Amino acid sequence: MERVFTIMERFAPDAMDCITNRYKMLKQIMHQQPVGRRQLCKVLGLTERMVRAEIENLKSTGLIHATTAGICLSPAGEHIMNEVDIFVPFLFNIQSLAEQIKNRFNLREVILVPGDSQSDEMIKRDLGRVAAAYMKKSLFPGCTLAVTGGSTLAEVADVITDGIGFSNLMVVPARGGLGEEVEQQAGTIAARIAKIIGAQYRMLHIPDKLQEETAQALKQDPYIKEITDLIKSSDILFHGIGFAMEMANRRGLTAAEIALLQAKGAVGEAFRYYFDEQGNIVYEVPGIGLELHDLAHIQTVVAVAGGSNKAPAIKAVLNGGRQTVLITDEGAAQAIVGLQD
Amino acid sequence: MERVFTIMERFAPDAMDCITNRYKMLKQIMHQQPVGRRQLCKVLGLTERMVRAEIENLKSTGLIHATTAGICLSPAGEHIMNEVDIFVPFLFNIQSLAEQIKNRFNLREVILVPGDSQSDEMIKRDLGRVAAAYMKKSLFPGCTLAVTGGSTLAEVADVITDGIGFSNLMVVPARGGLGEEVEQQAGTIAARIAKIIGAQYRMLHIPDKLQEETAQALKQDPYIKEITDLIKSSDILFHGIGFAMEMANRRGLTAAEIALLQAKGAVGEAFRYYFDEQGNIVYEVPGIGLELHDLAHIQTVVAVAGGSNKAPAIKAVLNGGRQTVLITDEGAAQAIVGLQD
DNA sequence: TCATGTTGGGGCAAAAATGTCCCTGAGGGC
DNA sequence: GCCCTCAGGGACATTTTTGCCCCAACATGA
Repeated sequence: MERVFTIMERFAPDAMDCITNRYKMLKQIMHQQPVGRRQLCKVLGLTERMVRAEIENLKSTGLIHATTAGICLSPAGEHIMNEVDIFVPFLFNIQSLAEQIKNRFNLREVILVPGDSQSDEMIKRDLGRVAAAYMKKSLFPGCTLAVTGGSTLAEVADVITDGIGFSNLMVVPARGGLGEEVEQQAGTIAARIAKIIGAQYRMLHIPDKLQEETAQALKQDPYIKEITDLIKSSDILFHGIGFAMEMANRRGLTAAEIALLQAKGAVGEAFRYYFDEQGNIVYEVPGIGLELHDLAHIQTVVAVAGGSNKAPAIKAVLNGGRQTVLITDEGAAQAIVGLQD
Repeated sequence: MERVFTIMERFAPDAMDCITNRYKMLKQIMHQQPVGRRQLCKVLGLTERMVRAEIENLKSTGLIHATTAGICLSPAGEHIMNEVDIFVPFLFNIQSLAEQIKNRFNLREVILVPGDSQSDEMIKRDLGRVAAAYMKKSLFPGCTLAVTGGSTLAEVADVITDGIGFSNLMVVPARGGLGEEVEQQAGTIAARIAKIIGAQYRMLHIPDKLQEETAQALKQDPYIKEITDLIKSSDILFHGIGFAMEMANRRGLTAAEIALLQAKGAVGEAFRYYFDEQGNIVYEVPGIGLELHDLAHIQTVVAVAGGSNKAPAIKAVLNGGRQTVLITDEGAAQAIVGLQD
């Protein structure tokens, strides 16, 4: 039963939106009838015309009934609401999950893909698709988009399609990002996305892990400075989230560094910063590119990560409070709210 | 499970249409991939643009994949079709029912309301609403609409709403139709409908059951002739269907007549004609108004009747083959196909 | 009784969708 | 090699939907 809605959500999300909208509206009417159109707009966060269109629709099917005092449920409407209420919990657990997470971490938006990428590879694809769609929606003429590396962002690059409509875009890697498979390096991903959406791009072929002095020296180089300035002035950042230890190993941190991370309780990693459970930054990999204080100037910081197993890492990074948007899957979301604080 | 779709169909028919359309399309693609857009139009009976919009939609969600050879299902599309196929029989049994009945009785259109008006009073209301919507859709400027009496048509008059957009319409009773509650007389219903949709109307205050000689005499009257001519030139007829014996009793037929009906195996009644199981007319109540041979000139003859108990009567009348459209409920439809020939 | 706030509905320009063409190019039969 | 058919995608007029503001009517409370 629950499964039906999960499948439906993937099969025809628009139809499900239509159903949930209608339900919300009828429920609202049921609760505060007789109620006016504008009231409903405010409560439901829809435009007046949308509400109006829906009202006309419902009126023609006889579920509601408009009087001069406002809109009321007709007997048929009440009857059907009783029936729909039977399976509505299944319909809404996803949406309410998103709401919970949004409020808890003070995010501008939370997008949930039904399913769990841990157990179903298809969901990972879905996540990428949804993130790609959101990415395209976020772009605006003249903007600069920064991306990190990682398998999730690589997935986004795999599934993104062209068709933006304007072309003065720039895609950059958030940081250097060598040191892993070339397919998953930030620069490679930036380039792939840029090519598909018809944007310019810059790469930064610098190892991400540097000695502090080397980094300082490189930062003086005019060419590198130009690119880092560009990166630091990004308007949008899309980043993945990883487990601290896993990333530390993959990036070849020294035993001393890893010991430090463990001592400080690092759980999550994002854009080369390591976060403990409370969201404190316990370690930063020296390098060139986006730095933490730059994030404050970026309008849209989107974290993309899924899978119920990744929940602790996602939660740790979210606790850091640098994101405005989270795109994840139902499994991860459920696990995140399930973790005690 | 099945119940969910039945409820959904009543709650958000548009969303369900969207889902079924999408399913049909994906199924078609699956079967004859790679397939072209225009092919799909022909097979699915949709306009090119609709198919195209849907294709763009599916492409953006990554369920299909367009090549120069045509459209193919993507792996994700195949995957989801396998999942959807699990519950699709539930989704389509209504539609396939409608299809069956349409073909069997050679009708132009069959509209099914989910549910059974016998067991749920609400469905009767739904049936009326759907019939009312169809009625409004069928009207055209300058047309004449004929209606019969009966509780079903009374229901239609109850739920019809205004908003036709043109006003040179005429509504007439198909036949006289005194002899039952005034609320359910054809003339009353014609008048009510006319008033709501802003049409003109004529009534025919003549007992429906007449001696043959009296009827002949009345037919000569100029005023009555004018009205009957109008009735006979109707463009659209909406009629109910009743059980032969029940109607015979209600209309006060004589014991001899009733005996005749029984002897001839009358089952169904519509517009004062009595039909046996095979659809043969076994009796005609003499009267004034629409006669059988007039039906041939009427473009749209719509039978409206619901409830699984009424199935034998509906089937009998449909076997007569005078209808172009049937509006009924799922219960009746199921019972009709269940009856052996 | 009257002022005030809210209702549904009307109207209208802007935006989106739809219906209908056409075009180029790939592939298949001859 | 050539033609012919069918593919997807582009273009554009037309219709429908949307966003937004206004209005008379009704309800409500003073």
